Amino acid sequence: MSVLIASPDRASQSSLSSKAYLLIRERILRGKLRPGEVVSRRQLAEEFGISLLPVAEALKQLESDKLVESRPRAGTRVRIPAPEEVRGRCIVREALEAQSARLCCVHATMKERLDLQRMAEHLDTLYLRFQDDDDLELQFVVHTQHFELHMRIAEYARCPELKQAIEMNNVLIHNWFFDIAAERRALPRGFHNQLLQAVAGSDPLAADEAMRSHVQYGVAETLQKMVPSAKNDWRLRR
Amino acid sequence: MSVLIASPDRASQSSLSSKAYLLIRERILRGKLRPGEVVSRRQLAEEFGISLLPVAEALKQLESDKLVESRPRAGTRVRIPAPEEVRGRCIVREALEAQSARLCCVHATMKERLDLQRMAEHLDTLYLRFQDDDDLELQFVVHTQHFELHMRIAEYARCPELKQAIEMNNVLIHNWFFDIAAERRALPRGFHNQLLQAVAGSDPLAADEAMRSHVQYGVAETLQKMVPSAKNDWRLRR
DNA sequence: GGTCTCATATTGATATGCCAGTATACTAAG
DNA sequence: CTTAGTATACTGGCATATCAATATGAGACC
Repeated sequence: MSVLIASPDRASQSSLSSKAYLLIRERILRGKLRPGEVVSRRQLAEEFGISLLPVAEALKQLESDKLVESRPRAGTRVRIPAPEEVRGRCIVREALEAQSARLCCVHATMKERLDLQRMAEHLDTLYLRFQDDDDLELQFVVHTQHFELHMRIAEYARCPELKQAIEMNNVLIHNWFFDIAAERRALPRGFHNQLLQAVAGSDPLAADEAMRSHVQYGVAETLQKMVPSAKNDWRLRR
Repeated sequence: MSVLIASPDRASQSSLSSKAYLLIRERILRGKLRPGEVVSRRQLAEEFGISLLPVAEALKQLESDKLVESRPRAGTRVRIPAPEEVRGRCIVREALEAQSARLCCVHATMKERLDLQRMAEHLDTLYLRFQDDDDLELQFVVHTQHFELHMRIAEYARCPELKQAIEMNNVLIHNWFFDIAAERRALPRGFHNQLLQAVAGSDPLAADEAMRSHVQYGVAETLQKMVPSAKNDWRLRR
């Protein structure tokens, strides 16, 4: 899998700026570019073998995606999300994924429901396995699988706009999630299995509530672990 | 009010591309640029007295906002949303605004609740007044007031990210809303008043449900009025 | 009259060069 | 050793020029 997360609709474009956008985006999402790290247009342009302009446009897009931040004539760097912003993103995520669960509960076929339940069971066994392991690569795999389960639910909700909104929102908490996943406490047994019992059921309201609990789980304590770094005032300075 | 809807965070920027972005965006939202109308980078650049590059960057942003669409070496035009896409946007809107209603129900102060109820009553009287009137300017005022009521609820929900998501999503159905508002049937008496009775109440779940009904009201029939134009295949052609 | 061909004007995409402002390393004074 | 001042390298923003692909119209042909 070369591209971690498919971009909204830019994959079909073949312009240089689109390619640069995808390349830089994947570097950030893969953690190859850490939050707070500065990115240079000229360095990237030379590295990709293209001009400055496509790189500049790509960075502008990433800035509107809230993945990087730049100040005029000062530089561009990977954005460090503030704790209160992550809290806000989780609230938005709760709203979108609860709706996704409702619609999936209504529109998914029987085969798709079985598919989801199978994925959930697989995920739960994965969580059990790496409970006392600190293999970073396995962490990444589990995290990706978790992401894919949620996106599959959104897929079966039969609403492309909702799916895209969920995807864009979740990308913004991806870095943070990846960072603190290692010190996350063990999940309850059958955590995702329980969720999908509701989502694959017949009651949309129950699916809504189950997804809300699932998304909210562990948000509060992990937010406390996010100490606001002093470097965050970079964008505030004149 | 010069700017119809405040842009996410681009208002603070003072670059030429940001100014062009805001200018073009307002023209679209005000209806000065109709859906389907072609926009020329060179014409806009000459009109604003700037170079092509800032205009091109602004149009790229608007394209990622889904407000315009462009094909390489063919042109750029104001996007015509497909009916199924509007349906999807309404689903996303339902999810976000239901969450907004929940949080407003929990976090709003007593003064803010009274403020919202006053706005709702004012809006209901406005709807009554123009029931048998076809003044376009009044239509626009009512539409703007309606928009502001929803944004005020989001404001009192105490979650900037949620408010911003609602704003961005609602912009995408703005044009469509403005177009068919004229032929919309009369609303039930005290339509918004009822909504705010729930939102200003003490039960978040009731507020959630009330907002869902409010958003869904009249969507189905208005979607039927949207005949898919043959011009919509513009972006599909090779 | 209808259809096809082709030349031309126009479009978006990109490259290049320059500018004003900022960060930073270096220097010198305390 | 610390700190204030300064020079230089580097940054992002913008203007101009050019390119390849497309739309569009006139004209030729059936």
